[in-house]
Amino acid sequence: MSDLVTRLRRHNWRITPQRRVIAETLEGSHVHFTADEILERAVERMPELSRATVYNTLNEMVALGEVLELTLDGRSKRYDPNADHEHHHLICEGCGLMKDVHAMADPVDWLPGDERHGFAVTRASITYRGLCPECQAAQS
Amino acid sequence: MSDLVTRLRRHNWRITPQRRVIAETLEGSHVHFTADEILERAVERMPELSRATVYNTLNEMVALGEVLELTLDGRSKRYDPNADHEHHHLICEGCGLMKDVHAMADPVDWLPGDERHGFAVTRASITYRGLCPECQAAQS
DNA sequence: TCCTTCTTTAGACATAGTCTAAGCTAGGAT
DNA sequence: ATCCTAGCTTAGACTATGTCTAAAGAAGGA
Ligand SMILES: [Mn+2]
Ligand SMILES: [Mn+2]
Ligand SMILES: [Zn+2]
Ligand SMILES: [Zn+2]
Repeated sequence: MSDLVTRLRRHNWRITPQRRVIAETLEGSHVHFTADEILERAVERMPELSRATVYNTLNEMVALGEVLELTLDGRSKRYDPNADHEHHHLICEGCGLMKDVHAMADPVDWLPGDERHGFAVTRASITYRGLCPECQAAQS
Repeated sequence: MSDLVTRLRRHNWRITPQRRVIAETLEGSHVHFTADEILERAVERMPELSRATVYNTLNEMVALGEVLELTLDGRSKRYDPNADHEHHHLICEGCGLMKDVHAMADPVDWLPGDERHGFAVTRASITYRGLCPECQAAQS
């Protein structure tokens, strides 16, 4: 897996100290952080880092196509550094736990031509929902 | 199509004049309105209707399972009265146009057991993205 | 060094949604 | 019919998330 900073550099995008800290914070963990969670953690390494820079940087990384923006609930957006590996998400309706998953088929292939309304369909993402093991146990 | 008010009544849910106007506004159109779009239109029939009641009522209809809450972008939630017909959504990345679509298979079946992380997976929704005919024309 | 461009920053602003406290309504009990 | 209670509605304050602005701060080429 070519790391995020390397991928970003290919876009002739200046890797400032702030941008490096943000990218490394984003990639360092395997969860899907919100902007404020990234700020919270990045600030431990760079105390003067501002909220505006975190938002600006995340938006730029999304525009470059190197980070995915997930809007799975109506709360904060979440950022996913794993943009170079096609995958979907499985979310627990009890506690919000989120897992990356891989489906056996490309959902675009399962959309018949007469359901496309003339669109040029380029991609599809699946959101699976259910209960995680702990929330199942808590419920019964 | 058993209408939304009828479905709501089955839950022993009081159909007040406000709730009726909101439900009928939601169902009357085939687009997916935001809360404020519903307020805007419902107020034409009931000028004293408040924003809080629109939000309260939509949340209750979602909790009853009779309306779907869609969070497809990071902006406002959208509400879909068509909760009794399984379907997915196709969105134009140019203009935001949204269409209901029906896939040929249930995506839950495409998720292998070893990708379920012990979850009890209950449902899945697909978001298709692409360009609508008009945005394709505008681009070329 | 000087100049230009890009980046960062604090804080103001915008928007979407929730909460609160008070008043209102509907319907059952008397 | 009147009273009572539970639930509903309301305006507006409040919260959370994200964007914008204007000024100051790098960076790098001439
Ligand atoms: Mn992911
Ligand atoms: Mn729909
Ligand atoms: Zn859970
Ligand atoms: Zn379009």
